[in-house]
Formats: sequence, C-alpha cells, structure tokens
Amino acid sequence: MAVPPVTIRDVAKEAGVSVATVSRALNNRSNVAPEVRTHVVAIARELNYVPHAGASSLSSRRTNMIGVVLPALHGEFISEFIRGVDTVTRERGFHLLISSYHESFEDQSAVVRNILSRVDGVILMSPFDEPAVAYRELADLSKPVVLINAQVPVVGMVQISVDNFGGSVAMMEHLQSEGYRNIAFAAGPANNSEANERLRGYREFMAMHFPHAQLQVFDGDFSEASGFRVGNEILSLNEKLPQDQRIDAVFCVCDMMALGVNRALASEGAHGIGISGFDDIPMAEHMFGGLTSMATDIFGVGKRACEVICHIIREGERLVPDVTISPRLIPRQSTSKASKAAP
Amino acid sequence: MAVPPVTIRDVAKEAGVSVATVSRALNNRSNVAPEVRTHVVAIARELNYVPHAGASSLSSRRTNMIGVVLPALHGEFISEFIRGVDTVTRERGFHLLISSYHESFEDQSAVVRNILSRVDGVILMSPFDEPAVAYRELADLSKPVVLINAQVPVVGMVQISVDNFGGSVAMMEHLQSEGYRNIAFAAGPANNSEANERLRGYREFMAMHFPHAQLQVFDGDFSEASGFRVGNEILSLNEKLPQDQRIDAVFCVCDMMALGVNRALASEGAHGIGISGFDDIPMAEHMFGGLTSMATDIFGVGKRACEVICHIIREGERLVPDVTISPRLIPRQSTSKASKAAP
DNA sequence: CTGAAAGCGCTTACAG
DNA sequence: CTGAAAGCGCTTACAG
Repeated sequence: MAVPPVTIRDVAKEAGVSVATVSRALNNRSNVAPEVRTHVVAIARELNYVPHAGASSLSSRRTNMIGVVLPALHGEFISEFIRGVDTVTRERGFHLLISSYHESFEDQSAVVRNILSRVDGVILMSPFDEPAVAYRELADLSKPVVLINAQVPVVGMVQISVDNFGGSVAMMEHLQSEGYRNIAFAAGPANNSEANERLRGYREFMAMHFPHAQLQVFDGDFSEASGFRVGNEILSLNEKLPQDQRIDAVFCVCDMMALGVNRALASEGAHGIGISGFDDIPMAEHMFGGLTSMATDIFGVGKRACEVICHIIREGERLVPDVTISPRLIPRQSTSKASKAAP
Repeated sequence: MAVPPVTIRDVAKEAGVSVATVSRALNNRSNVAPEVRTHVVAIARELNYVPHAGASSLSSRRTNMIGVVLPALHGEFISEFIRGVDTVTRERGFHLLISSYHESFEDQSAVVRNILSRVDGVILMSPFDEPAVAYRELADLSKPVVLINAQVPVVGMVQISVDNFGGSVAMMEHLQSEGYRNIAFAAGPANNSEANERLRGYREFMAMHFPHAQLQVFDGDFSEASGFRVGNEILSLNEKLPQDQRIDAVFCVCDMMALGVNRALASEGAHGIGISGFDDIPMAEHMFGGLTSMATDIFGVGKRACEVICHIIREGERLVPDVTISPRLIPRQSTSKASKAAP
C-alpha cells in the first residue's frame, strides 16, 4: 500500500538509458533501437512499472478515455449499449468513463462539462426532445461529442440515431397487413424524443391510410404500470364504441408498456386485440407467447458510436457523416390474427 | 476546438490573486477569505475554466475515479449493479471508470493493473472460482480493491458477497415445504463461484433432508438454451423412472435457465413440475405466470461496494468488515403445488 | 489568510 | 537512434 510507486526514472536508471528512451520504447515509437526497446520493456515489467496516467495526459494532452453520458435508463437497453461501446474501446486501447442517471437536459450538459477534462471525447445519449440550439453549447466544446438518438440535426456534432419514425411506420404497415384497422397508440413521455418520433410515425401512417379514423393516443411513460392503465382505458372505451369502431390493435411505444397493456386485456379473457411493442428487449420473445416488436440493435449503435468517436480523436477529423440505423421488425404471435382468433 | 484551454494561471491573473489561492478557493479549502473565494469562483465560471484532471491527479495523487471491473455479464444484472455504484459515486464526487467483458481470471487481473493508475480504488466483480491465493497479487496492489461475489475469503481485501449458499438452502426449504420431494438441480458453469455455492446449498440440503435420495444434477451454463436441454433430459429421465421417484421440481441456478426448462416441460402440456430460479431478474415476475426466485438486490450490492471503497479511499482505512447480503425468497406460482394441480 | 516556489511523472521538440 | 531539458497544469508544504 505505502510502497513508493516506481516511476519512469527508476526504469531508466535500471535500464541504463534516458527517460526519453523509456517513454519512446514503452509507447511504441518508431525511433528506438529494437534491442533497446526489448530491454526496456523487460526492465519495466520486472519493476512492475505502471505509467502515471495523469502525468501522461498532462504532457501528451491525451487521456485515452472516452466518456459515455447516459440518461436515466434502466435495464437491458443500457447494458447492451455499454457493451457495444466497451467492445470497441478495448480493442482500440481506450478506457471508458461512464456517467449515468441524469434527470434533466441541464443536468446532462453539466455532466458533459464535468467530465470533459478527463476524456478525449464523449458519447452522449440524449433522450430529451430539445431543439438543436440547446445542443450548440456542447458542439462548441473543446472535445468532440457524438450524439445518440437526439432526433434533431445539430451542426458540428456527429449523430448516430435509430430511425424511430421509419420503424414506427414499418410497424404500422405490419399491423395493417395483418388486418388490423382500428389501431391505438400507447405513447411515452412527452419530452422523450424517441417516443415522439414513434408517435409521429403512427400519426402520419394513420393520416395516410385511415384518413377518417379517429386517432386513439393514450398517454404513458414507458412503464409497465402505465401500460396497464392504458389497457384498462381501452377496455372501457371499447365497451362504449360500436362494434366496427372498437380498437382491435394497440401499438405500444415500448415493450414494457406492451406487457402492461396485455396484463389489463388478458384479465378479460381471450381479447383478440393485437399488441405490438418497440425495442425488442430480450423479454419480448417470452412475453405472452411472443410479442411483436422492432429490434433496434442497441449494441450495434454503441459500437458504431465508439468507432466514430475514436476515429475523430485519432484522425482529428470532425467531418464524419451521421449514421442512421434502421430497426428491424420481429413479428411474433401477439399480432398474428390467425392465432388470436383460434381460442 | 482549437481554442487554447484556460488554465489556473489565467484565472489567477484575471482575479488578481496567486494560483495557489485559486486552487484553494476552487477546492473548498478552509484557508481562503470568503470574499476572495466568491470572487475567484465567479471569475473561474466567467472564463469557463475547467481544471485539468491529469495535472490535478499528478500533484494531489488522487484521481477521484473509482474503477469497476466486471465479468462478461449480460443484461439487467450488470446495469443494476452499475446503477448502484453510480448512485454513490455521484453523491460523493467521484467518477466511474468501467471495464467489462473479461474472459479469464488472468485477463481480469491484467485489466485491474491496467486501470490502476487511473483510479483511487477498484471494485472487482469476480465470478471465477479461484482459490484465495490467486487474489493475493491484487490484494497487494497500491490501491484498495473491493471484491464482489468471490465466495472465498482473501486477506487484505474487503469483500461484499451475496450469500448464495444460504439463499440456495432457503430455496430448498421452500420447495420442501411446498411438498416437493424429488428435486433436481440445473447447474451453472463449473468455474463460476456463485453457481457452485448454489449447487453446494442444494447438495447439503439434500444430504440433510433426503439422505437416501439420488441427487439429480444437470449441467448448464446460465443460458436459456442450456435450460431447455436440461428440461428435455428431465422429461426423458422421468419416463424411465418409477412413479414415486420421478423428478417433481427443478431448482435452477438462475432465472434464464428456468425459462428454458419451462419451455421444454411446457411442450408436454401441464407438467405439474415445480420450477424455481435465482436472481429474480425483472423478467421473472412475468415468466410463465410468475417464477419463484431469490432476489439478490444487486443494486444494493453495487451501492454498498461503492460506499466501502469510497470510505477506504477517503479515510485511508483498510480495516473494513466484509459484508454479506442475504437474498430474499420471492415465491410465485411456478412452485405452488395448488395452482399446478388445478388445470 | 496569502504567495513564491518546488515538484508531481510524464512527453516532446531540439540538438546531436 | 539517443539524451538533456523544458514544460504540461496543477497542489502543497513553507514562510510570512
């Protein structure tokens, strides 16, 4: 514990060379004689030398760290994202500084500034539905920032986004092709940009294909409990509606809400109402016989984001094209009219 | 991007004080006149000053970072743990360096050394079933290490562990009290210490309460697929067994395997075999009507681990008692004989 | 309560 | 290919 740490000077002395040579040897610079390098590396290992990262970053102006700033997300989603980032980070010799759990957009910006001196760049997952101008300040920072899922273009920042709007439309097409006509939407938090894009997909599809239908949007907040409430609202609404106007499918903004919707509907026996979700969390496959969902490959998004930020850092190049990832429909039993009708 | 960063000297000059005073004011040292502090803080904010973390750690010998080294874990488990750590980290002004995805024990040790100069201490979650001696080297490092779930005492390292053995015994008691007699165990990876402790609980309970019963241990690897295989093995075994020796309950080492076991058994219709898991992942509640499980409060473990390491760092004290967390039985329908018999 | 100065452990032009 | 030296931006005894 209280051992005086071994420094580059100790290694230099022991190896009989200058500290400059040790530094070059250990950092794989080309201008070192091969035998010298081998010798220095051996001595360093023997002395159990660990370079002081702070000192190194002070003189090299590089921290070899990537910052990841995440919102208050729970579960599989966040861990898959981190896993994706981590994969790249390891293979490129960077370390990961993670900061999660932020309540507001301001809070989030503060966190980004706060970690700025510790990292070479940051990956910011921002679910807030803020105008582009709100991001300007972050785009002007001294380190590159890659923005995930902001759903709004920001000059000076590379963006990686899931095409939530497109995925939403694709889900609607699926529901329509399965024969559903009176489709309701179980919405997410009002200030969440992803939720809003999905809602927009629903609205635009309905306007296009069912121009005379009454839109049925139910408020929710991503939680299973809010889905349960929506389910019950739908049940009581359907009682009042004439047969041909009753809701026959619920497109849920995320899988957890679909779980809640189903819990409410299932209590009424075989309801025959189609249910779909979004995100394709691992649970989806096992939810009431299989929940139809849209897979967003969040692991891939994490990888991509990290590749981009590493590239910007290493090449000093900021003109990297944005990336949009298309989600993939995973049809399962929950929207299959055939199996619904059966029992 | 290419703006010269503002340093402590710029702030000092602008505020008309020495850099020493700026440093003291910004670090909340007591020996600064209140008005001076206020003034310095104002100037710093005005200049958008961000202290260089590397320089700071070089002279103060503190990084204000906690390292978290995680095994190749997927899912909710890891994110809950990180969330627990992050909660404490934020409230105490530390940052989080996370390194996940490590294949072997050696790999893991290398990672710990690798991040050592960047952190003030590390939280190491080690699922490997290694002898205490293997950890010695890590206990001798220059920074404190808190060990999670190693299931073996290591001198010089504080440990936070889930009582997997006790939880396993408690689960067996539950199964016995529900009336199950021929209980099988679906095991996890052979080199996983947590899995082995749970298996040990099963073995010892059986030896104590059913000394003449034949132990039925089926190999698995935590995955749903391996659970499915186990389920099928049980089905074919039961066909050969006389009525009174047939397996009537399967205690699975984790919830995902329980999911697979059920998938196999369910294909044979109402099987009447009790199934229980371990970990109580969020999905458990929704798995085939409710899976009986043991909740391990991994969020709490993360919090506790971080509190301990922060304490050691701040107080310089290494004699912190180990912490053992008792899991909690969550009985659900999957082990309820009454509801099993019903259909 | 404040400042001048040393020093933390590296990296990197610069000169050879 | 190598070394001497400057300097990165802080913190912290030390002296006052």
